[in-house]
Amino acid sequence: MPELPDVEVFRRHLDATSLDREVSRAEVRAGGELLDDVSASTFRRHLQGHAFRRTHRHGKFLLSSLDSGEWVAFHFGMTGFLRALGPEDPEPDHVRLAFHFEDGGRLVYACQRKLGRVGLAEAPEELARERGLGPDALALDGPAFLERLEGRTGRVKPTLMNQSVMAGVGNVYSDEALFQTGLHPERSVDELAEERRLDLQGTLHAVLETAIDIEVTGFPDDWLLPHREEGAPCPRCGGEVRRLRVSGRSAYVCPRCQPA
DNA sequence: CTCCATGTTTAGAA
DNA sequence: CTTCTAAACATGGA
Repeated sequence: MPELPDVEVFRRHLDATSLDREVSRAEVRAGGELLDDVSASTFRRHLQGHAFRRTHRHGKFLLSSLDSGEWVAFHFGMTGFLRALGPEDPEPDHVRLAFHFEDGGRLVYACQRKLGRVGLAEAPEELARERGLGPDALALDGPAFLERLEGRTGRVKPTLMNQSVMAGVGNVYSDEALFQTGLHPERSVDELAEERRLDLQGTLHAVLETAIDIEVTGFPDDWLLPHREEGAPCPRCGGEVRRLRVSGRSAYVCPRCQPA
């Protein structure tokens, strides 16, 4: 479920399990659709005999430096995830990459739908520049958030999800932040007063932090997320949750808590 | 069979 | 230039 909080949880998992262990073999099981701008042999050559050194996250990208000097950049599409396995652990379905360690354990990258991409990068800043990513959403404080929204005229939900405005917010967490701020997703950014924008920033920040703290499981029952379904009762007012189409995606709202 | 799903990219319209 | 829409990409679950 990879938006910013999910990717941050993957990053911590990689840190806790896979740093400074020599990759004895890098297995590329997928065809050309997975590796981004790098051949399987080049990718293997940069990984094999090397180790993950330190990780960084920018938006929905997870990067790790290697002692070969390169960085690996993981993007998870809609269904990707990373998991470290012990020698005896069963493998999940749809494994596309496996980084084998000498003790028989391995770090696997799995992706059911083939929308994820993995590649090499010079550095995190370089990747962000190439991809045109805005600052990481969690790195924005109030004034920086205002600066990113300055002059924008689009609707608030697509703006939050625009990776060049800020990186990391997707469909689910934009819905959650807007719900908790009491903002309708189709409100135009330019009609929001400064206090409203700051409120949104504070709420978004808290939502992302909380989701990471609970490792994206067991969400508070007064959040929209566990009730993100057409006709479900709103956890705050008891009204009915509705599904709208906003920029081609489903947006869930409580019309009473989030007036248009 | 139909519709839906946490993402990105592209083309074209306004 | 910005913004919006639709379609495409792959696959599986309801």
